[in-house]
Formats: sequence, structure tokens, C-alpha cells
Amino acid sequence: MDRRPADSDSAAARGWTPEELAAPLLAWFDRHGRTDLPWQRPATPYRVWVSEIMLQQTQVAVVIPYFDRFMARFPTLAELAAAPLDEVLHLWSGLGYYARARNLHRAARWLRDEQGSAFPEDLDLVQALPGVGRSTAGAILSLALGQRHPILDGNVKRVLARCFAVPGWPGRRPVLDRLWALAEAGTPSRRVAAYNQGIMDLGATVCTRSAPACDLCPLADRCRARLLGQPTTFPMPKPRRSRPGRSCQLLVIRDPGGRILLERRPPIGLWGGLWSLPEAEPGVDPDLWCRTRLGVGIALVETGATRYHDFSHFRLEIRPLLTVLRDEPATLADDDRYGWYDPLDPPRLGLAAPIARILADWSAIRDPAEPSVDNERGAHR
DNA sequence: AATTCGGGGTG
DNA sequence: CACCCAGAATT
Repeated sequence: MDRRPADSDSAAARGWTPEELAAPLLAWFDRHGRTDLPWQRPATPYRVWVSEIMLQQTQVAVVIPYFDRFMARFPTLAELAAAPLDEVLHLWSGLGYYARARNLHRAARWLRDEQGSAFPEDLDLVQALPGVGRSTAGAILSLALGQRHPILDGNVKRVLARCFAVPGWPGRRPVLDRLWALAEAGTPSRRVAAYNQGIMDLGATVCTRSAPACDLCPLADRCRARLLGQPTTFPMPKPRRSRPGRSCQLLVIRDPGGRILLERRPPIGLWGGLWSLPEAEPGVDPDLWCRTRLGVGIALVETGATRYHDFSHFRLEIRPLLTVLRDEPATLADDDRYGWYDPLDPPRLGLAAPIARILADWSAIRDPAEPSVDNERGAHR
């Protein structure tokens, strides 16, 4: 009666083998793939490297303006290596995962000192760079030099997990190993750059997390997740957990000139290497804390509106305290750790997003002795 | 093997 | 608001 051709049914039932993905993916890429991304013109190892680091856990649309500013300032590996870390972090401010910027800078200096600023072309050497794992190393060498290496970013994981109906959460080792095996088997020996870019583009534009456009997908007719009728149930999401809360007091300490005291955070950990405001544990008296830690006395002017900043694993409650120096002159010996932020001449350094917001809000008040009437400024954004 | 980074986009 | 995004380092 109304039966479809037998070979079509059996092909669908058989699904894809990994080796069969390349042909339809490459044909799709030639028509719909992205070829005008900033790091694709030209796709040198240095530029692809920087882009891949920026793109780790960060969406393409967010990265593009950061990448353009970064390349305008650091067009070559040598110029990146010669720059001070603070300036690299400055161009990274707002992008998050600041360890990426510190690793990038450290790797640039290592490449300058040990490799004459020549980017390595061996997978193991690239993967040995700080901040570069297996997927990023494969992406650099395949996209820039056409070497045959698989990649496994979030897009590729999603496409493969759906295509082959891989059960489980990719954060678990057996699941991840299976996805890597599929990625390896699917990577062709010819046109590797187009294949890797194509499977990422497919995941980004067609095989999306929610509401995938299966009717536009070149793999849809034999996609196991789709044949099961549940394309969005793959890959399995991360098991969720409740987020604990933390609290801190951030001190906005102003000198008579209206400058605000900054403190550099330790190089590792939260907001590592970025400049922040002096932080006192909740409940600690700010004046006593300053006398003990900084050797200066302060006077509280007013309490700012409580702010909240969400991280993936906890929520931070920030209580800003606007204070002024009680004594002068302020002799802060350790000027490597402390610095003054002049709102009229902002220094170029790395600031975490909530810190930048607080500085922007409180900088607007010119005279600390006469705070603005609306002391709730910036509380609602 | 499980946790830890961060800010923004999105439904 | 909750989840996710061109992952890697750390413990």
C-alpha cells in the first residue's frame, strides 16, 4: 500500500555510521557554513588560538567584539608576549573565566622565550600550552593548518549525542569517551577544517539545544534521536543542585580627591589577578578592619544597596559600604597590591563586572561629604 | 571523577 | 529565573 521504498526504511533503521557523516556535512557546510567569522580571515594559528580560548564556554556573538579589540591591540604573538598582564586582563574584562587570559599571556611568553614566537604545529606541544586541552588543540591545528584532529566542543557533543542517541550526561567519563570515539571516527582525512567548522556550525545554527531545525538538517533522515521522536533529550543535562549563598562587604574607600582604593586579588581563585575593592568578611567592623589591614582609619558615609552576583555554584551577596579616609595622607606602602582608581582618569586594568558597576555608580558622586540624595543609585539594573 | 571558574543569551 | 554556552585545570 503506502509503504516507502524498502532501502530507505532500512537505511533509517540502520542510522549513521560515524564515517558516513562527512559527505552530507561537507555538502551542507559548502552552502550554509560560516566563513566570515573574524578569526577565519586570516585563520593563522595565533588568531585561531586566541579565538578558541575566548570561545571556551562563551558564545560566538559575545566573543566577536572582544576578539576584534584584542587583535587590534595584540596583532601578533610577540606583541601579546610583550604586553603587561594587566593590559591583557583589561581587554578581557567582562568576558569571564579570567584564568584563560592569564594562561594565554603565560603561554605567549613561554612561546616567545622557548620557541622564538613560533606557534607549534605538533598536537602534543599545542596541548601542553596552559589553557589548551584536547579539543582546543585539535581545533587550532585543524582549522588553521588542516591537520586531521577531532574536536569535541558543546556543539559537536550535541550533534553526535543526538545522531547516535548517546545516553547519559557528557560530564561522566564513559559518556565523554564514547563521544570522543565518535568524533575521532567521524573526522575525515580530507577537508578537515571544513568538516570541523561545519559540524560546529550545524550545532550552533540547526541542531540547537532547544527547538532544533531538523527539517533543515542534512543528517535528520538517519538521526537516531529524531527517529526516537525526542531530539532534545540528548545530550542529557547536568544534574542540578541547589546553590548556596555567600556574603561579603566591599569597601568603597575614597580619598579627598575622589579616588577609590583598589586591591589586587590573588592570582588564583575567584576573579584571579583582577582588581577589586577591599573585602571585609560579613559582620567585621570596616574601620577596625582597615586599621588592622591597611593602617588607615575610615569613616562610614553610607551603606549602599545590597547587590547580588550569581555564579554557577553559589550566589554572592555584596554589601557596598561608602567610606572616606579619616587620616591623610594615605601611605599605602604596598603599591603592587593596592592602587587608586581615579574616575576622571580610569586606569586600564582588569575589573570583574560587578566591581566595575559599583565603581561606575559611586564614581558619579563628586563630593563624598555630600552624598547624592538618591543613595540607591544602581541598585536596580 | 567531580569541582571550579563568570558573564551573558535565551525561553 | 534556570539553564546553557567553541572546556580546561585542579583536587
